[in-house]
Amino acid sequence: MKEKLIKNNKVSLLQVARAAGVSKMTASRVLRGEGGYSEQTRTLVMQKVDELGYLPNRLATVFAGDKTSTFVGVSIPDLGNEVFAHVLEGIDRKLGSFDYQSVLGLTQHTQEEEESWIRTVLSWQPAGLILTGRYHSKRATEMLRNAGIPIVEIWDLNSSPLDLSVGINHFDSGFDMGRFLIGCGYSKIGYVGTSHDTASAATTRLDGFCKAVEGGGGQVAKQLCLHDTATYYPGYYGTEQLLAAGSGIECIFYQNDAMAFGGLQYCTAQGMRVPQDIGIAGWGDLPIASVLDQRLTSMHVPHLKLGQTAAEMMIARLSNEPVDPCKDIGFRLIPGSTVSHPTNR
Amino acid sequence: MKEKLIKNNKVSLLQVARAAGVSKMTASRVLRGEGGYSEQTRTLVMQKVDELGYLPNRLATVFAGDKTSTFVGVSIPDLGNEVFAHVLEGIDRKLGSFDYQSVLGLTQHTQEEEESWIRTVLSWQPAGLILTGRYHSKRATEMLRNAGIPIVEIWDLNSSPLDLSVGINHFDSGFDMGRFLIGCGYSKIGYVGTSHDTASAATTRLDGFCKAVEGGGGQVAKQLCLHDTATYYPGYYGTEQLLAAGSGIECIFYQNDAMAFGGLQYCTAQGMRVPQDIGIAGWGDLPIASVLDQRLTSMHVPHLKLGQTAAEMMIARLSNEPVDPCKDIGFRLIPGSTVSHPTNR
DNA sequence: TTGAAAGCGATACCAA
DNA sequence: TTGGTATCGCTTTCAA
Repeated sequence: MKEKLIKNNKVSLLQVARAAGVSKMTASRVLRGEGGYSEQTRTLVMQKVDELGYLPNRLATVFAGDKTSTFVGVSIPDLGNEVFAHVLEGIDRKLGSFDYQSVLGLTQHTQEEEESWIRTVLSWQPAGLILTGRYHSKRATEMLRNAGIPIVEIWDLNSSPLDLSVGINHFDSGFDMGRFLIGCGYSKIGYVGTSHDTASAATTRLDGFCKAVEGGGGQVAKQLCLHDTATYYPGYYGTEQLLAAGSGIECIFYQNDAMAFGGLQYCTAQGMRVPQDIGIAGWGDLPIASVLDQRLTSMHVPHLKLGQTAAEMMIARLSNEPVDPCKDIGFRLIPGSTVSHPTNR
Repeated sequence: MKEKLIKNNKVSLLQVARAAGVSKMTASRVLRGEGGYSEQTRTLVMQKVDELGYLPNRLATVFAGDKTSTFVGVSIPDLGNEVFAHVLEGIDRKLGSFDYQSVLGLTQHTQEEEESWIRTVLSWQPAGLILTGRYHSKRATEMLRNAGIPIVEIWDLNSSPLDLSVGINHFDSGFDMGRFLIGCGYSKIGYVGTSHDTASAATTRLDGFCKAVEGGGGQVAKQLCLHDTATYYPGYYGTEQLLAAGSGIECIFYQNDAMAFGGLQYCTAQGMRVPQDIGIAGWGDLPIASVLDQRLTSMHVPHLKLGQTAAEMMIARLSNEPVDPCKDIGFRLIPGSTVSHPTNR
């Protein structure tokens, strides 16, 4: 065995082996606990590992074994929108419990950001990728197809996913809300949300919503805050804009509960009563809804569970277990008291 | 040059080189743009890269060059607490703009989780680590010292950091709030927060708060929700508990604005007027404060900027630029209208 | 301007 | 139960 100097002062397997007076291979076997060594050897090697503070270089492991890493790339549009923060939390908790790590990519709702992030993250030989959304650039799609690793597209359920998909049908959830509001007797309905360069689930939701409302004889007046984060203040401000422009809006549907709360605050600050003077409907059933004095009309979506499920599907595939490629995580309309129900009218 | 088969069907540098009729080295040089090749060669190689859809294996690069990767490990306690979601967003945006990637670790407020995450992430040869909090287990501290990579401890400003530190002095911020509330004439003051196994910045803040209140002749009644996430409902529920147990609490200080809003909702639901019947003070100046009809008394902390600064310090160190090891990002008390000011009494 | 060889730290495979 | 050798994909180094 030739003597070698370690460039960086890190302790390598070779050092451990020499210190223990065994070969690299023996030390390697002990560390992997794959058996094929005496108890005495094991004790000796482990002792040296401790003494020298040896930390394995997993890069070399991946490299040698031609395996993948324990990285899972996770792309998320932004974290200011609480919805996605919860999804990410669900993903990372579950991945972490199986000793995988999330490599984060905040794509800021653009396909260019996503594409460049995908290129970089793929070069690190990740075990798999979890991507928010179903729309990717052409080059991104190409890279994804060639990557040969599991890919879970989340959020917007995709019946013909690249590989796996979990989420909900946003069109339907929008449609259901639209039909519900029409059923409540509203016809001049507003929508307040945000808007970005890229087609998004929120857009799909709005499409479904419009279809139901218009199909039910109503009209939708849209107010989209460009490039804003879907949170409290844009909801407040968007409502102000919408009502200033609009004529006789009776009810407003928001991109999420945070925006809806912003809108609710604007309306009550203007002296409007909810739901008598105006109806308010949110989406997502976010934690803030639990402390409001009225039950906010909303759409329950299990964000944390969605993230967990995505991670579970990824892990199942990595373990070569059978996985259903499409999982609809479902949603549930919460009637709430911030819109007038027919029975109250 | 011996013929080799690529195990996985990935295209390697060798394939590109062969296709272009040059050696691996020439192809490598072209790809790194380090010069030392003809324009003709460059064009040819790049063309083959495109044709074959070659993606470099950066693991091999790091490995060969004995460099570090472009990974930065980022540990965060949890993402349900909006405060940390914003910090993470600040970090990842900035890191991303310098082509570094965050490898996330949600430590759930425990040192054991942190330690095991540190061990794993170090084995992937990260460029550096950004850790939330200043308290680490003994073994973690040892590993961090030996890692020989930049480490930024954030959130809780550390005057003798392992390497670099950015954050605020939580003790002082608590102290200032305590003094302020005493100055408002309150003496029986409540605190509602969450509590975890590990010493945390919130605990330090509470210590500072108690010191100021008690030093000013007041008393603090604490209500800590164990293992809960610092968000709306625990604020609501904690307030209920506190007021049920307590005797004549005049004002409540919360761990953050989300909890404070939960408390505010509980109080008004009980028919209490704020601030006439009870004072409410939050912390963090979170986005929700922007849509409330009263200005919430709070403590402004630039979360996003804190994250960005942490990333900037990391990048500066990685670029061998001089860095001030401790950066106090500061805070600012927002008097608000949810507590009674002396002038109003 | 180009190429051949050695080696990074681990594991697979075969031999002892 | 143990050890030697080739190898992963790339860069460093030296030679042409």
